[in-house]
Amino acid sequence: METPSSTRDRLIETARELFRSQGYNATGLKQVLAKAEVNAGSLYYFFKSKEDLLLAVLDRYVELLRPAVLDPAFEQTADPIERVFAVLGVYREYLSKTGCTLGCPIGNLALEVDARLVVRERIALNFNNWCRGIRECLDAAGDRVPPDLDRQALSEFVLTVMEGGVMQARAHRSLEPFDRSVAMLRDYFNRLLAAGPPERSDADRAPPPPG
Amino acid sequence: METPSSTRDRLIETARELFRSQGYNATGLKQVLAKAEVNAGSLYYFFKSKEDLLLAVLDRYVELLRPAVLDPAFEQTADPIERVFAVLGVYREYLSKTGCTLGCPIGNLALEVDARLVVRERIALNFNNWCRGIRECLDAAGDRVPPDLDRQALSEFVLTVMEGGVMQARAHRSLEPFDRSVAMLRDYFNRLLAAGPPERSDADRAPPPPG
DNA sequence: GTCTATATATTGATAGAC
DNA sequence: GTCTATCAATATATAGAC
Repeated sequence: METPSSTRDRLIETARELFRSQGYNATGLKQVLAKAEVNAGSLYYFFKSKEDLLLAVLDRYVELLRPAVLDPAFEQTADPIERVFAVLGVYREYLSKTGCTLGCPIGNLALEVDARLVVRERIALNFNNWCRGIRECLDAAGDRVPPDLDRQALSEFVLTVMEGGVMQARAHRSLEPFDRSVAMLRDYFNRLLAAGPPERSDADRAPPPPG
Repeated sequence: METPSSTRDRLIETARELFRSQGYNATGLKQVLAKAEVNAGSLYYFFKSKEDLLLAVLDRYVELLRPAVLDPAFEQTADPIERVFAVLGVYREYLSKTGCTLGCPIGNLALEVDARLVVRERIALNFNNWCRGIRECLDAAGDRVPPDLDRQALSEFVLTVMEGGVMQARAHRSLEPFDRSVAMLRDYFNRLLAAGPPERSDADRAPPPPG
């Protein structure tokens, strides 16, 4: 067990940023090394290959899901259903802040580095954890969600809409396709869920959801 | 205006296949040349750069939309709404035939070669034409589609579900995430559309969601 | 239009001193 | 753990004969 190395972290963070903005294959290790101010020898001390570095980046995304995606979304509202759409709002922010150039980094990698088994498993893990976060919201919504509704399928559907919406937003360099798709999902939720208001407990005293 | 060159076509088709299965950046021109049995000099006689070849590939996809996607789907059924799902069935076939390794080639490129303006425009054109094909179905459905419903948004939503479903199917190497997302979309359509006579077809392979 | 040969840069990765 | 030097392979692209 090595003591945490700031050099290793710098490599992962730099690679994460470059893979996200340029893609995996379009990013050379030379560029990673220059930006991280690390020598080639050090990189291969920590990672046995470029793919190994990618695996570390994907592990980092697993770690970041809660603090960087779910927590910021969940603190916006206590209503479980609104939380689902707050998660989608996080990705809207990504798009908005970057002029619709950056979307979901996992989605990029999912379509680009399809080949190797280990990598794909790590991508699937990221998707699974993301869906689990959504499913927790659906479970927390209690009887507002029809008991016979497939929560797993619905949480995957939320991911589907996010990824598909992000893709079109980037292709058109416009938030509108994303917003329209999310609005459709919202409409579906409205038709799907019991119209009753959420049960409010004393611990559940958050500002009401917008809209 | 040059007379149609089989060499040029061979380059485009070979690049199309390799870009689709390996990605744009992961495919070297050397590999394209070897597979197409063409010399480098010939490639640069027809195309001024690798990106120029990509543009030709994207133009080819524009040409292929009707004959390779819409027509085969539309000939499966005359019902306009069933045709929408038949289009999704075409992509399910792509996934199924390739063990969930190949999905939508435009989606791959949309997330990978995000950079250059001309390329992005060509990708957006492919998406627009695809959505137009869906919108024609919605229009053909007449008063089964509520008149105040945004058909543009709904056609984009169908693309969203296709791309998001394909992405998860490839990540998990399983048709199930795709099927579940399409089933959700079907359920949404059922709730959305006037309860007309949508004859069920064999195109529906996945079990319908509860509700 | 096709061919060979080549230019230049960068790729991922390694060796071995410190 | 870090450094420099370097490997062999490949990248995209070009020149010029045929």
